[in-house]
Amino acid sequence: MFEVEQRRIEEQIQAYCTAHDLPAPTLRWKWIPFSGQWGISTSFFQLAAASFGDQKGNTQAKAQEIALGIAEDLGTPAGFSKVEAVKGYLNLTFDPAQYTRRVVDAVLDEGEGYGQGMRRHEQVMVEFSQPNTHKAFHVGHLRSAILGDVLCNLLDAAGYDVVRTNYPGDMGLHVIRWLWNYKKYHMGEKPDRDITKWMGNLYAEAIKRLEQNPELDAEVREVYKQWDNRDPEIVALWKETRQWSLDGFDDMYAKLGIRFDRYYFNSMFEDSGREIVDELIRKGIADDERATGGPVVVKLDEKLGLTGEKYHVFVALRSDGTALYATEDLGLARQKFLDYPGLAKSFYVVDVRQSLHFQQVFKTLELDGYAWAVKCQHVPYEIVSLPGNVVMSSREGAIVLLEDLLREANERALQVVREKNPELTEERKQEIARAVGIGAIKYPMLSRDNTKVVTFDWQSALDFNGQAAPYIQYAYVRANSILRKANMPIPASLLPEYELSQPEVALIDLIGRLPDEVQSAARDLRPLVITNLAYELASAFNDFYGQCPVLQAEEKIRNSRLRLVAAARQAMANSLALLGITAPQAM
RNA sequence: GUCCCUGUAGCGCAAUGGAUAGCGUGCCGGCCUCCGAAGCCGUCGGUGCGGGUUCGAAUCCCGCCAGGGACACCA
Repeated sequence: MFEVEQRRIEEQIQAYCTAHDLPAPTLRWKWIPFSGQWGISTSFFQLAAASFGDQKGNTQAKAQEIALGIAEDLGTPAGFSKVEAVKGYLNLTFDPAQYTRRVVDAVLDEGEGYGQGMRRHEQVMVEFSQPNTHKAFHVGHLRSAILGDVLCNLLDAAGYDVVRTNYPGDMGLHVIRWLWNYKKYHMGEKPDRDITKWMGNLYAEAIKRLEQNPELDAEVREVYKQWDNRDPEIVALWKETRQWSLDGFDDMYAKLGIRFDRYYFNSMFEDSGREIVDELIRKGIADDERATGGPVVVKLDEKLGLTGEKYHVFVALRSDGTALYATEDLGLARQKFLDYPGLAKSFYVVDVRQSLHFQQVFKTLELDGYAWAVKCQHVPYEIVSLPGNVVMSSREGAIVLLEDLLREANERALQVVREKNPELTEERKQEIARAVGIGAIKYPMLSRDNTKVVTFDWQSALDFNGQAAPYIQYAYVRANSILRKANMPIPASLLPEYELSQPEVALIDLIGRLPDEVQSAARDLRPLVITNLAYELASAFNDFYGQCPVLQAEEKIRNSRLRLVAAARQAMANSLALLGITAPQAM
């Protein structure tokens, strides 16, 4: 927000250091961390330590001495109200009126675009969700979908051109088993609603039948053979039933507000994966052990000349020559760069258990000479488990289905809306319940670090109080309500002509941070940064709401506060939008 | 055995190597005659252990302890 002034100050500090025979400092600015303080700060401890060279000295005192000198040299630069040297820190306090106007104007001028960075003209791909067709979609699958979607939002807001990519697992033993079960026991049936749930039930049924009668495996193998021979009947059945799953996924993505630009399918890469494996064998990177009944492997540590075991052994092709997931991943990685040669990054949002797998895939491709391999990056996240550290598994039935969660969250939200806002039309109530329900589901998946396990339990999933999406939505609604009741256009840009109160200072401060936090969240691939900011914004707004009357205030204050409320509303809406959460107009 | 992740308040989580470690929840107690109480205010309570690096460590390094995960033909 004060980039120009900041740069000028940096130059002045550099000049000061040169003039005073000090080493060139590397200045890192951060927000003054105390509430009530309002501006940016930097410290001179490193510089002080460096200034002593090999000699010992009192760094604290020296840092303070430098800070004092610089503070004096700077005076009070334009845009700032105070410059202070405190314990080795240089604190630059923004001029309240000017800063307020600048932040509020920026937000209201830019509207939905506030927080977005300059376009970088760089393309990145994010692959996420990767659901298996012919299986249930449960809460464990939700994290990749939600995390990936928000990472796309963040990267886009940070200025990248994002290709949102899905990679459904549409072929494999699970599909073959499903087809066998369907053909034998359900031929001709078709689901009309809750498609994914129905597909999942049939899959679970297949597993159960095979467990109870292992001799049926022979029939399954027969179906696999038919698939391998591309038997038209099986291929047709596969295509038809696969589409049911995909339709079901589309329905859920629509409910969740998640979209994709590009679909790749597992089944597309059996051949191209094998091509790469052949190439690896030809180049001597992979060892073909099929003659002795083994698979095709890449002994990565050996090929890289590592003594330890870091990459272990990568199995690239089954001993019978059929493709496995790893084979297909080789083909897929290449295809992405064939389709999008300009990709600066190719991200894979996949759970942490596959970390080694992706290291192996990327390293193998690098050894194979593909320069783009280094642009591939696995974005690991921890799984969603059930209480007692139970991993959700479609096979064992210990799962919470997404359909059920969506329905429960929606119902719970509807119940609360009916209680709080009986006068709204049923349609509005439904709309609000959807926004609140989805928000309540998404927020907990985004508000903890990617590397931390999310434990799902119904009680906290349906708890709408405290640090959660409905809290932020509620603050938004309150802001909206004030503006509606004001019953007048938002006043034109103005310089506040009164002393800002503490809650106003805090609120403006947080609003002003959004653009930086977007960059930071995108850089570190951490939605958490935005969930935190959104919550803090809402909290600061609630504080403001309780302490600063708007509509009843005298005109000068009212006009200024109306603009602030509008800016806060916009900042909250934009933060929520980044998180894929809808801000309802009432709730 | 090798490698990765995680240990912060009863529980769930924050905190670019920086100043005074924050929030939610839970317990207890307050606040609707004031822009919406899905809200606000108050109270209790914490960096797994031991070294090291640094002016400064929850954060980086080493060791230990505890939990989770990955390691040749599953995805």
